[in-house]
Amino acid sequence: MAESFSIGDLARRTGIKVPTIRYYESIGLMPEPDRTAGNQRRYGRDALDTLNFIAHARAFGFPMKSVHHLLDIAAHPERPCEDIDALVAERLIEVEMRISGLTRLRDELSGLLAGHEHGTVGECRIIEAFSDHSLCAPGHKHDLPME
Amino acid sequence: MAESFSIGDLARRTGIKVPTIRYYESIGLMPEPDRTAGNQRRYGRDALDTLNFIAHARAFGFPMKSVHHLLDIAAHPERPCEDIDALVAERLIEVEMRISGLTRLRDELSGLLAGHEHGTVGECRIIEAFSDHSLCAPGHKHDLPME
DNA sequence: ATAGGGCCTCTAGTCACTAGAGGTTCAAGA
DNA sequence: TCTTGAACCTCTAGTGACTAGAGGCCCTAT
Repeated sequence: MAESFSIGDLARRTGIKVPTIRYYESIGLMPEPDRTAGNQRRYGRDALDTLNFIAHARAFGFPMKSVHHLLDIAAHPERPCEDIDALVAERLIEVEMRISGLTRLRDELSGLLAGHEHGTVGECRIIEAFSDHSLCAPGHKHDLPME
Repeated sequence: MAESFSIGDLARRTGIKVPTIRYYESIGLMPEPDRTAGNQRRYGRDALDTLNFIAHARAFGFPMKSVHHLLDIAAHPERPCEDIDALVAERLIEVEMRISGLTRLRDELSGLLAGHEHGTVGECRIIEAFSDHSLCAPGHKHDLPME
C-alpha cells in the first residue's frame, strides 16, 4: 500500500507547522486530504511535494496570492512559462526597492548615532530630530520603510 | 484664546490619516483631547507636536512599542538619554540584518532569472527550483524574508 | 435656515499565521 | 487486550497597525 503521512509527519518533513498546514488547506492552497475512520488527515506523496513547493515559494518572499498563482502554473507542465518569469521579476523589483529604502534608512539611523553625546534628554540631538519638524521640510518625505 | 485644531487639521498637518489618529488615541499613544459641546475632538499645539514626533519615529521604522517608549523618554527632558541610543542602535541592527537578508534573496532571485529560457512549465528551471527539495539540503535554510 | 463636508462610534476586514480551549483518536508498550 | 499519553480534531479569538464601511450627528458658510 501507498505511503501515508499524518499532518505531523508533513510538518516535520517540511518545517511548516501543523496549524499552518491546516490554515493552507482552509484557504484552498492545499487540497483536502483523505481522512482516517477517526477523522484524522492522511496525506500522500503529492501533498508533501506541494507543501515543499509552497515552503520554497514563501522562502523567496512571494505573497500567498502569488504562491496560489505559481501552484496553478506548476499544475500545467505543458503550458508556456512566461508568467513565472513575470512573477519572479516583479518580486525581484520589490526586493530591490525595499533594499534601497532600507539602505537610506540605515544611513539616516547611523547619522543619528554618529557623534551622539550622552547628556540629558533635553539636549539630545536624536529626540530633537524626532521633534523638530523643520528637519522635515516639504519635499523631504520618509515613507514607512516596511509597509 | 489658544489655538485649536480639529482631527482633520491634525491629519492635514502631519500626513497621518484621521482614523489612524483615533487609533493612536485608542491604544494610548495620544492623550484623549478635549471635546466640543457636540463631542468632536479639539486639539492643542502639544497634540500636534506629539503626532509629528510619532510620525517621525514611525518613519524611522520603530515599532509602536518603541514609539511608546520614545514618547515616555521625551517627556522627561532632565533624565539621561542613554536609552534612546540603545533603541536607535537596536533599530539600526535590525535594519542591517534585514538588508543583508534581502540582498541574499535578491541574488537568489536574479540567479533564477539569469539565463532562463522561455519554454514550457515542464522544462522550467524556476519551477524546478521550487519543486526539487534536493536543492534545499539540510543546512540550507531560507528564512522568511520579511516577517 | 439649510446644505454638505466633516465628525462621531462601532464593527469587520486585511495578511499570514499563532494560541488556546475543550474534546477525540491513534499507536506503542505492558 | 488494555492503557496511556502524544498527537490529532474543530472552533474561536488574537496579533500589528491600521483601513473601510455603515449609519448617524455636528459645524460652519452662505
